[in-house]
Amino acid sequence: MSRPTIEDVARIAGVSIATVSRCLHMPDVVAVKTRERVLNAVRQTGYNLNAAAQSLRQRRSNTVLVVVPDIGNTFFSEILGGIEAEASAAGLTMLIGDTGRIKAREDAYVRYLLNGRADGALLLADPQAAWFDIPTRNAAGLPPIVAISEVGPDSGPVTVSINNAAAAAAAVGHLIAQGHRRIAHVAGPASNVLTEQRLHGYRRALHEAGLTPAPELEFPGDFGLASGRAAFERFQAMTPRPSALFFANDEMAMGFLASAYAAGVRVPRDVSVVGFDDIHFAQSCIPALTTIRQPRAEMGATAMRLLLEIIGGGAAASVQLPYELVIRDSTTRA
Amino acid sequence: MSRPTIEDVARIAGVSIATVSRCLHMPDVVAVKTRERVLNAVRQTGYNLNAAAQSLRQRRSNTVLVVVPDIGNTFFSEILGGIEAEASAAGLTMLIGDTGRIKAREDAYVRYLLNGRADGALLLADPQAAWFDIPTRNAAGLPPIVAISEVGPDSGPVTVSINNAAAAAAAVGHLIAQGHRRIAHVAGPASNVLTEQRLHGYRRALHEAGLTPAPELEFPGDFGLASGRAAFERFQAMTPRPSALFFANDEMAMGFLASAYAAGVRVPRDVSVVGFDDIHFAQSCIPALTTIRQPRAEMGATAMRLLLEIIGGGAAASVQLPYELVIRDSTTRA
DNA sequence: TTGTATGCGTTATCAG
DNA sequence: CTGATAACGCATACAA
Repeated sequence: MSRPTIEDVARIAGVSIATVSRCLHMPDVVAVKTRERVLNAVRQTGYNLNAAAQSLRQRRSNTVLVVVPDIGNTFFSEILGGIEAEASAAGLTMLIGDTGRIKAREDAYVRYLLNGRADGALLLADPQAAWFDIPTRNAAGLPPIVAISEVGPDSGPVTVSINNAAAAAAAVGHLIAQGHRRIAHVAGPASNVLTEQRLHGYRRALHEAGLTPAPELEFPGDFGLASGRAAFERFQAMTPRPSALFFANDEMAMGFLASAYAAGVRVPRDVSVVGFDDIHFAQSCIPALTTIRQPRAEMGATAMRLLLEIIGGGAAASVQLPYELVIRDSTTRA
Repeated sequence: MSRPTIEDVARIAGVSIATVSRCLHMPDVVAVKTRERVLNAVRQTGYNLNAAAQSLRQRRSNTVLVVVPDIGNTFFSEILGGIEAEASAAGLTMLIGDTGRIKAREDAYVRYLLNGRADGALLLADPQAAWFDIPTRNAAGLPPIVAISEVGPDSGPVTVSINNAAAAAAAVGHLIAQGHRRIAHVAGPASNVLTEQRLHGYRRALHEAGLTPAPELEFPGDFGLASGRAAFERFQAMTPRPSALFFANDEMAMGFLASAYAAGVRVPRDVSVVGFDDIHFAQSCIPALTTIRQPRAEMGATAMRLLLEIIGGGAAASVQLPYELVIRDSTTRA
């Protein structure tokens, strides 16, 4: 038994397929009596529209693809919430593709978009080269893309982000204002745009305070719990120790907190800690984490609006949204 | 300028569209020279297959839909990893739909599947009524579904899960073995299948140890951080206090830990804590959380395999996988 | 090894 | 208000 088609419905209702289609899309244009007959036939057959046929005919899929580098990173979920809200308001279905930062998977989603399965894409990561071939404008009839959060200075597409360097500088500035002078930075993975921008902000804040950035105060990291723990080992082996650390993200800060606690090093009494992102668990860290909050839902919503604008044939320019320094219990006067 | 079609490519290469199609799908059946001409034309035009047309013709989409109740819950990410691995090995693209536990959104994904945009679906939640209309078997040509993790006793579809009641009993059994007698349970949201099953296991373990479950030891919760904090308030107000708590998930346990720390109540010295799920951050809690680990990647992979089996026209039966009690630092002798 | 022709299930145009 | 009918872009059976 195969799927019922519009023709099956038409036959049973005793009308033409055109009428069935109209019943489904412009009900008020068809006579009440006919409509009823048709809808009954629909129920009776268990008919469902064939999306492939519809897409082929209408030349659009009513779908947006959201490409995420790592779905396990809680940072993304609120962004997704913002996107979903706007998308469904516009009658689009939001689908998520998880690349796991693996090139082959990323390519699969590029192809997905190129094949016309989505009307546009939102990238929650710095777009790899593969995406760059896709023009921002509707030129060549290709689906447009908008990038969120991790964007370089000259990313091709329209982007939505915060000023990462300024935010990092604000975080470090907070530590400096509290009297800290020996401040370390645990960076993100090399070659990541965010890593660069936040490192840059860290250095700038030191400079502006008349402090000299020292290589030994710049710890390597990869945004994972483990590199936070590694940072603690390195911290503990130093003399003199930094009196504060600024982490390029919250997860690493959490790894540090766990190791510090286990080793009897108290935060913030012995050392102050600042994270970045304000992920869900930042509020329930021990101690609650001082961090930079990005307006995640708003970023997602804004990006989706820009994408819709472009899909609709309009133009759209990149947007930078405000961040916020959230002061909790992990920082204190030096 | 519209998307180039297979016809454009054919014209430029000076061949028929059939040959172009063959070049793309069965390259070795076409003469090397012709193939080269065609591939050049493809590059020159920037041609991409139209997925809608292909789907329509082939009657399948090469896509699996994974429906998640809450993408922000880190519990799901590893499951997704397991699914993705199997899916891409089978040449399918995995797409994620996030319902946010909202009915309208869930319906949207049901429709998505019914419309033939995916060849099958994996549900990471107890299927709502809407899904039940979809037969497990390929009857009526409807895409099959497999449910993971949150499944009731008589869920219609094929399922993959652990024995939640037994796992909960094991967790509580561990506390009992350590000499705890007054053990509280913080439950999940009402009407959730997991809530029921874990509560049931908790009670059973008490019974088996000759202890009597008491209503005042069964705290309400909703799987969120806040209800963990609320549980602490309730805990602190009790006399006598429980000497241990078993939480229906890790996130609530983490909320409790944060509140306890802030109030100077030490874990596990003053009270033992056990969670459920072994989410990513459980290892970096303070103290590291004793919990139940579900074989998440394996669950995802297994479910995907079952789904492929069913899509392929085969039969498949539900599977129950082993769990593991992970003992860390949040529990100790009473 | 290549070309021709048919149909996949819809929507939209145009008559009636 | 309703019905015929022509695309939409591709894969494949059949011919050559």
